[in-house]
Amino acid sequence: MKTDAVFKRSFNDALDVLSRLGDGAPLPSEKALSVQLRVSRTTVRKVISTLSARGVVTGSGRERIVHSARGTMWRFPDAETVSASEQVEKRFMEWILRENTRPGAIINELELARQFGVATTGIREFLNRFQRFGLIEKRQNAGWFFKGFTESFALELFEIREFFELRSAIAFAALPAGSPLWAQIEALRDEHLLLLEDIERRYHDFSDLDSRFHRLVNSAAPNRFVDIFYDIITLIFHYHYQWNKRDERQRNEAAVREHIAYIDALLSRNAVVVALACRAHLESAKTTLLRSMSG
Amino acid sequence: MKTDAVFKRSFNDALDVLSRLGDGAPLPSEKALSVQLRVSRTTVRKVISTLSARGVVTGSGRERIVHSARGTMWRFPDAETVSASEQVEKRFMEWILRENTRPGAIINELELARQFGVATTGIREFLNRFQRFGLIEKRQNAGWFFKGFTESFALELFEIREFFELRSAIAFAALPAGSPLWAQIEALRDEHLLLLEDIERRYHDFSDLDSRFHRLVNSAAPNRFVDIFYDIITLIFHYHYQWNKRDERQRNEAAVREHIAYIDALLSRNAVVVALACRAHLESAKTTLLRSMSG
DNA sequence: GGGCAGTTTCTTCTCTATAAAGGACCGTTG
DNA sequence: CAACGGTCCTTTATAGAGAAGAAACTGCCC
Repeated sequence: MKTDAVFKRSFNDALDVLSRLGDGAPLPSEKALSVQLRVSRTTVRKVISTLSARGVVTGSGRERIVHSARGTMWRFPDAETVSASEQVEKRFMEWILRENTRPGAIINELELARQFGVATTGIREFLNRFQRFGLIEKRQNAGWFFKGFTESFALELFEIREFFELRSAIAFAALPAGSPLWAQIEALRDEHLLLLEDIERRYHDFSDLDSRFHRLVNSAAPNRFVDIFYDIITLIFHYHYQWNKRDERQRNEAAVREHIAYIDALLSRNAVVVALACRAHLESAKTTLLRSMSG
Repeated sequence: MKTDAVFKRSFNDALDVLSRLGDGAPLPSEKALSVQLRVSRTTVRKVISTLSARGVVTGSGRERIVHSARGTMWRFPDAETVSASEQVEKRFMEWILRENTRPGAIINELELARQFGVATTGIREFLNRFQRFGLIEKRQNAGWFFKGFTESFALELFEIREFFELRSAIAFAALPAGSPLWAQIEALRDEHLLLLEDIERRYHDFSDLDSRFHRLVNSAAPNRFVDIFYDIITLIFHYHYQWNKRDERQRNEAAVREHIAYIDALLSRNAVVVALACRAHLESAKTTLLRSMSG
């Protein structure tokens, strides 16, 4: 049976919306809420009827009143607000990146399903999607083969990454002066400066900024295969660094400075300068990843 | 329920093996057959017992005799020897490449399942795997979006292909004189010459040679992401040209000549010459693809 | 008559079930 | 004692079912 994670997440989100509206306010229309919560009206109606049952909303039809003071406290646990497939992704990444799963290990769908508490279908579906990241290989009628999150994986990843990033950066530098991307990259530069000022406290915010920066660079010359490749980078880095916090502040601070140098290079519109800054940044990202893997 | 396509394919293959052994020969051991047919002993045993039931094999245990003269004629129809997932792949490719499915079309799992005569699970599994080819996109809880086999798809594909192929070709040319790949590429050159001599009749054989050639070039500097990308090329070309036979002979003959020039360039070990030959080949491959798409 | 809630229909997500295929173990035989 | 076939258990591939969620339809009301 499908889980009701969408409903539970929407319910929690709705509580936030209502508390911002304040006590006694009229409830927005179902349509308005469905737009705001980004779910269908069907789900919104289910949320409203649950809210009504708990007394957080009273009235009926078009005459509904918010009582955010009452029982706004209780929420669904976060664990129940993520769909089964997202759970599988998280647990699987944990399994290969944290638990030092050996290269060459055979992956057993049934065993993983039991371990993760989901049906085998969920595991199969995930593995099929995950295949494209080059960490596992399918053996027809005989399970999956884990190739290993190894040094050679990282080296191959960075070889391609350098190709793609350099290509996009050169294309970016060659953008006409009127391109809206120039304003965006300047804005991103400011965000980097702001982050740097408060790096002691906000160093976790780098990961998001990093992903946005590289995707902006890529958007100078859109190519779906480059985007697909960046999904790998994003996923690997997201999970790997989530569990490898060593030197996180210094690491991120250095990367922010490299980004700024890289952005300045782009703004100079000089291809040679761009290539230098880009390579320098990727080289240090590679070194950082390799070091964190061996440790 | 799982289909028994593996069994049926193995049964047909076994008939070929037996007819080569000739009448009255002793049946090879189960282990030997399982290696030869590339299936498990379990399947081999099922094949043998079916052969026995039909009288093509007599005796029992280690004392079995082949009677290839008897009833060797009957085989399982080819359609029953392909697994459900392979059927889905074929039907789906047909659907998007031949039936001119529109860019922007919404893909409905249930409808495809009915149309293809398989369960929705099979469709979902295929779509999840197929996602990496950049032709479809998933909308959470709301089906799939077909981006279209369009000109921009082809252009993006070839942009990356040129990057990768050039990289591998340069690496190939830089291989040490002692590398076994030199002998392999010379052998492949001879195969090209042979094909060219008989091109009028054998022009269909090019597709396989093409794939082997490019994979050999890539093997000079192995990178799993390059390999993954080549899966896309192989799949797209395989199906697209299977249904676009126009000018096939001329097209393939030209490509064979380009390959030979490209191989000669590699053998010269001069990076500039290699880059020229490589680019020339890819440029004409791109032109050919684009022309066949618009027509 | 445009926006709204009530109703209905259709699709996706996820689980369970089961036959097919893989593979380990074991006693036998040449 | 190595290779073989018989037996049995495990795992994968596929069908099928049903709840959750999306979206279209309908009539009401200001």
